[in-house]
Amino acid sequence: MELFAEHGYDGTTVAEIAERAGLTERTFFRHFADKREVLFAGSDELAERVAQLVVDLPPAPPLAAVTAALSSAFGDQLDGLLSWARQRQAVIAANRELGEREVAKLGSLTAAISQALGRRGVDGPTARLAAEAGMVAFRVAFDRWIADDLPAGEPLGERIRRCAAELGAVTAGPLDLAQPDSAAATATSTASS
Amino acid sequence: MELFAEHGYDGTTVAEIAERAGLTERTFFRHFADKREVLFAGSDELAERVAQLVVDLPPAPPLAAVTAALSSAFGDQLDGLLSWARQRQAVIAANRELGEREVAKLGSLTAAISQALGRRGVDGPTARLAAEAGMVAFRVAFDRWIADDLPAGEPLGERIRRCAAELGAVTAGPLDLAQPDSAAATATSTASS
DNA sequence: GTCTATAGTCCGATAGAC
DNA sequence: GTCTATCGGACTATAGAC
Repeated sequence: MELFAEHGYDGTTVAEIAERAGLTERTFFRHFADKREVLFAGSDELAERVAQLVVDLPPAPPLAAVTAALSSAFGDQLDGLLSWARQRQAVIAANRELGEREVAKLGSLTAAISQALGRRGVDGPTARLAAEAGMVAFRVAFDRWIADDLPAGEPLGERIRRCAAELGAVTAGPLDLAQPDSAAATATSTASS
Repeated sequence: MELFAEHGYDGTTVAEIAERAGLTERTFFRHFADKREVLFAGSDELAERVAQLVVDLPPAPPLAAVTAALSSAFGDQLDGLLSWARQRQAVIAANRELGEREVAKLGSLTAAISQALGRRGVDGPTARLAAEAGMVAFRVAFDRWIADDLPAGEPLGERIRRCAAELGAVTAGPLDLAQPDSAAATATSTASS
């Protein structure tokens, strides 16, 4: 993080990171599969922990279990680390490959949660949708938490629950248009080359 | 796609792709920012098209507009290209970097949809959540469409609407646990090292 | 089109811990 | 003896600079 803050991610070579840590470049690659991974150390273990929380929770609707597990795993750990989280997010946002790695990690977490719901007896399709819905709430809540200018705003756990509630409101409405895509659909109904 | 099917993505060099196309390696990088992009050509234009559809639709609830636009843009174009889509997804699924690029592209599409909803007068937070919700429905529907063994199953557009409806059901329930994370939260309530 | 740097892999060698 | 962590060199492909 020191080197990234100084020269940026792209401007920092693996050799420099290794040297700062008192190691060689080759050793770095024994610990991290690629350069990006150094910013996501421990994410697999965290996903496992969230999954375990989902499994262990008392009976509840699927989405409630997901948001409770996410709040419990991230809310308590991250509140107090706001400035560190901001710094890390700034580095990630400034680099395309890092952003891609991050969404991929979030995807793995989604899959782990879906599987954990399955172990609670939730059927496959519902588990997938509840996991995706919970992760939408988490990502939106996290982004708001990072973006807030307030030094000590609403804690992350509260935000997650509120975002999940807002998501429920958005998905509650009817899905059919008054005149089902009359203009839009006919314009593309024939196969284009 | 021919070369990827023969030797796999990693086993195919940019030089080979360029040669097959009658070009040089450097010219390839003039058309595509990196090797991965060759599998996502036209995705930016497609995102723009979806956004335009969202803007142009008649008045409707935000999520209904999103699913209608996605169905209209992808449903008609992709049905009939199922085997091609399966081949492409197989290549992407077999390579980590390609999977990461794909989720990143889907993230860009989500942002474009959210912005388009803003131009319909939807407020920011609701736009984001409706875009995310619609994309969850799209991704789940797409995965089911690809995975189905049936040669001619339910068309993609129908699946999207059904997944959105299922998502509404999942997010409808109460969000609080009976005993708000009594066991799970207390175990991690103190700051861990 | 040429040149170059960096990421990442494969080979093997060494040394300490148990 | 086995496991694991370190290191070194040679090598290729991606990708950027010019």
